[in-house]
Amino acid sequence: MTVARVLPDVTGLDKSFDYVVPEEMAPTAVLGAVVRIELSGRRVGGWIVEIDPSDARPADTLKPIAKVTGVGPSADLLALTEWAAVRWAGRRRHFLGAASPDRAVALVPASQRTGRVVEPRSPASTDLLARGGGVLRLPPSSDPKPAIMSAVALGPTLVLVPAVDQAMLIGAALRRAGLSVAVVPNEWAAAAGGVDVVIGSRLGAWAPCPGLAAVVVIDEHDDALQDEGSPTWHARDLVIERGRRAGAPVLLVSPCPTLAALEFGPLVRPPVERERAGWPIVDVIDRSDDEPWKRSPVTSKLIEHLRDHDRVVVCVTNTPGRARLLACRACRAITRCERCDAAVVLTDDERLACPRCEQGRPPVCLECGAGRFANLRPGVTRLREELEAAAGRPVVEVTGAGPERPADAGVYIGTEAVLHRVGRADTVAFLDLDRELLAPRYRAAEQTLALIVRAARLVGPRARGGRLLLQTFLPHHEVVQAALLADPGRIVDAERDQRRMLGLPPFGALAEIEGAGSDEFVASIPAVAGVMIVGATGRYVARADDWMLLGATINQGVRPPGARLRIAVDPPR
DNA sequence: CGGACAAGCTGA
DNA sequence: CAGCTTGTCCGG
Repeated sequence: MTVARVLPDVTGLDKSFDYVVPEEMAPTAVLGAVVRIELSGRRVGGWIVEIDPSDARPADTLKPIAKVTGVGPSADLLALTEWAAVRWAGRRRHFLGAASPDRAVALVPASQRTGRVVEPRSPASTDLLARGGGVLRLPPSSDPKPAIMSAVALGPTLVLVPAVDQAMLIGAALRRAGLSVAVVPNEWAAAAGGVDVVIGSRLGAWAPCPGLAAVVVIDEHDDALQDEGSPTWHARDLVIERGRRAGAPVLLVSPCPTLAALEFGPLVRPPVERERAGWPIVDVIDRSDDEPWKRSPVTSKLIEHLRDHDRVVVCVTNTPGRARLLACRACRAITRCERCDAAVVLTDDERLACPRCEQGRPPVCLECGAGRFANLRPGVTRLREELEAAAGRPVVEVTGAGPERPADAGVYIGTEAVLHRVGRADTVAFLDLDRELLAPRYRAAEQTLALIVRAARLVGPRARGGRLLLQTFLPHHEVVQAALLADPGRIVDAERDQRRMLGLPPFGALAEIEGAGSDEFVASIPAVAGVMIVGATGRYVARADDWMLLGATINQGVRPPGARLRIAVDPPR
């Protein structure tokens, strides 16, 4: 009699149970299989996480597995969920869900692998992959496909991109080149059967890829690769571990590689002139200059662009502290006061405050626990009118809550969401870059450069005549210089020294613990050498030298009943 | 998590 | 002491 240890898919129950495998289910009730079981009188889903465990109860005291629903994570991914649950101080169940198909897959189809080697490949990528992986720096306007094709020459390749539509686009192109491709999560089953390329967004890091020979992460710097909900796992860091375990080289591609990437492996970048050609022309507008418009972000240089009615101009502004109405980025719920239900505002120190009853709390969504918010009524309304007067043409306001495709216009203004919603531009102006540069987050420099890269893609390479206007009081800031000189490496040295000195990632491990119940939770974490937890009521920061020690320690905490904890390992903001 | 059951509170 | 609420434990 085979015994299967099953982890139920039930929140708040982090415990596994043993069941016998009925004879007829033996072929399908394998490691990782998605099953249904009877648990205290009700049918629940779960995963087989162990077969014939050595400490199993006697088979005659066990209930049988009720049903095998379908295929789940392979044995290697099953092991990886265990690692991830420590790395990001999360529940294993969360990752098992991520590594499972969203609809039941009863049967894995036959392999479609072609083993083809297609061109054009990138010699730099081929070289990096042969050296066991590393970082490839490509300017904002460049095609990532040759890097992928270099990887495919090694065998089945997993490709991650920040957004699903990008995955579909690149997937289609690779298919036209003659490769078999599975775009996940839609084509999970095909991926499990075996293809040349499995491609997807963040969740694709958990996709099946039998015979995994290489991993390519496109736009490694993009925050979309990290889950904003809890656990805050990062696809880049996950595939680095996955690749290491599989002996598959990992190639991280980005116009502005993060320090985390640069710590992972060697960097290869194109010759200076090639990289330069892939960046737009950057104008730095030094607002500390003495000009009559000094107090207004609508500078004379910007007005020149606004008045040129042949140019599509996108204005980016960020007004934290003046947000009137916020919605959760993850679940779209309007943020309200937990006491009096009034809409709460984001204060300058990144907390939520209720203007009615003065109640304050950490920036955590009460509905889903995510920590990022869309600005529904930023302070841009007045600015929009000012721009319209200066431009002499209509200006459209774009916010995170507005339509996916804003109305056609010649001038747009909005928070960083505007860079996601507008497809093309001739000028992108950052009205107040300093708000980004000086944001109280340890990754502010990297994140600002990432924002500039996104803008660079909207306007295209310098040969197309696209312009970026960076309005700043800090024209000598490394980020501004990096963009101006098309040399993202400029931010690295200073950043590395500072982070090393302060023990910040990737040179130290950092986690935030906040939300209702965090006081009790933190108190329940045993003292462990090398782990430090500091903070005050409702908001704590835990630090350690390495992630696994930090995660393992946090996971020893006991969640009090009714807690709404947010544990953010390597918090993105 | 959700059900079972035990212990505590209330009212006549 | 029935009838209800709240708390704690446990599931294979």
